[in-house]
Amino acid sequence: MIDIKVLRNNPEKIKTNCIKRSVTHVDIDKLLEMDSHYLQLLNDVEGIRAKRNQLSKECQTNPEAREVVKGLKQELSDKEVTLSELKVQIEQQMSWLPNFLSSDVPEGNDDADNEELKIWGDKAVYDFDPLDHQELGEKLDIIDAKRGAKVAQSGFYFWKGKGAQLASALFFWAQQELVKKGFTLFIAPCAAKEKTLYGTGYLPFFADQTYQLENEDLALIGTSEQVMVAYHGDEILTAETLPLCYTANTPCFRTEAGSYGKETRGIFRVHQFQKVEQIVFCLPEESERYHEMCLENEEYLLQQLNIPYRVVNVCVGDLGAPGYKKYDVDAYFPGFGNYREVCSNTNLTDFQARRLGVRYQQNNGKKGIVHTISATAVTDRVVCAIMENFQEADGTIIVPNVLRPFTGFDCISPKSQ
RNA sequence: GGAGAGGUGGCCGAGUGGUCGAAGGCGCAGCAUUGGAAAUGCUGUGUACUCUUACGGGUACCGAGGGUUCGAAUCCCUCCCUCUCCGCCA
Repeated sequence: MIDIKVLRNNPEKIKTNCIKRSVTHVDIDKLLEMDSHYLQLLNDVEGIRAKRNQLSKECQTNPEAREVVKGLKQELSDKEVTLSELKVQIEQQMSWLPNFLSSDVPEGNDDADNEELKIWGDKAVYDFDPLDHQELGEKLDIIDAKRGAKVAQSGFYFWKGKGAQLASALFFWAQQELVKKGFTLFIAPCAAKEKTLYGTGYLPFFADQTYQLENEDLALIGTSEQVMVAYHGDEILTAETLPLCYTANTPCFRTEAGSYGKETRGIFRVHQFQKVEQIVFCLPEESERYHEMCLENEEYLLQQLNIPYRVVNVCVGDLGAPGYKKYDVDAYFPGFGNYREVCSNTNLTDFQARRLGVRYQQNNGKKGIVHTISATAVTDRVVCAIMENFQEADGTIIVPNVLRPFTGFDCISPKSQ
C-alpha cells in the first residue's frame, strides 16, 4: 500500500509510477477528488459529533439539550454512511496502486529485458548429451509425475526414494545454513485467510494464483512469505531487535492459471513445490543492505553446491506490483541448455508492512513502518539443478559434498537390471 | 462433534448508563538518590485519523457488526475468535 499522504502531496509521483508500471485502471485524479471529498465530510461529521458530545453533557442539567441532539441525529447518520462508503472506495482504489521503484530497476517488458549483473561458476563440459531432470528423474525412478497426476492432478508429483532423500537433505541443509547465519527457523501454517493474502500484496494482484478452500476464509499459501510477514501484523517491534531474520520451509501451492504451455516440461512449473524462504523485517534505511544480504545467502548456497548461476536485476515489466526491487538468481541447467530461475529476492520496502501494520518503535518513542524482504533460499528447482549439473553418462547423479552428511550416499545410480 | 468459560491499553487486571481513554499493578522512559548498581521515591508513558505555521484542539477505538438512549466498555441482538473439559483422531 502506498501512503495516502504521498497521493495528497505529490500526485504526479504516483501518476508517473503508474505509467512506468503499466497500471492504467486507477484514475488518480478521480481518486484525489474522492479523497478531498472524504476529508471535507470527515470534518463535518467530526464537528457534528463534537457538538453532540458537548450537548449530551448538558443534558443532565438542561433537558432542552436533549431535543437539540435528537435533531442532529439524522444529519449525522446520513453523513456517516456516505463517509464510510467513500472510505471503502478509496481504500479499494489505493490497494491497486503499485509500490514505487528503486531508481536502478531496468526498463523493460519481460524477463528478456532483465539486466545480467553477474555470472558465477564453470559450466561442466560433457562428452555426452546431458539429459534434463525429467528424463533423469524417470531413468533413476526418483520423480513420479504420472502418479502425481493420478492421485491429485497434472502438475503434482512425487519425489521417490533417493530423490526424496536428496531433496530432504537439500532443504534441511539450507535451513541449517541460514540458522548459522542468524535466521530463526519456523514451521508455519500452510493456509492463510484473505486478510493475510491482502496484507502481503498477493491480493488483489495475484488473485487467480491461489487455491481457495471451499466454505472457508482460507487459501493454501503460495509461499511462506504470506504467513511469515503477516506473523508480525498489527505489532510494534522494538527497533533494537531489528533486523528479524526468519526462515521457513513449507510447501507452496499455485494454480498457475494461464501458464500452461510455458516451461511445463519436467517439474519446473508445478502446483505444489517445497521452498525454504528468507524473510527479513528491518528499519527502512537498512532494507537495501539486507536485500543484498539475502542475495549473498542465495549465492553462498549455490556456491557451496557448486552450481553455476547468474544474477539478474529484474526489469519493471517482470517485477510484481508490490516489489521495489528484485534480484533473480538463475541456475544453469545443462539438460535444458540455459539458465533458469531458482531464486527470487524482493525488497518490498514498506508496501506489505503498511498494509499489515508492522511497525517499529525507537527508544525515543519515534515510530515508523518497517521494511520487509522476501527471498528464496532453495526450492525443488535446486534439486533439479543438482540433477542436471552433476549427471554422468549413464544417468548417475553425483551428490554435492555438502549434502552427503544428510543423504548418507554419494550418488544416485540407475538400477542395474 | 458435545458442554462450559472468556475476549478491556505493551502485558496483567478493575470497571454494570454520564465525572471512563478507561483504577491498580507490571513493564518502559526521565529525574532524584548512589562511588557505581540494586532497592526506593517522584514524574511521564495507548493507537489511528484529522484540524492548526506552531502551542494545541477535535473525532474514533474496551473482539466485530447492528440496536436501545440525549449519552454505551457497561443494556439488547447477531457474528467472530480464544481457552477449558468430554468424545474422536494424527
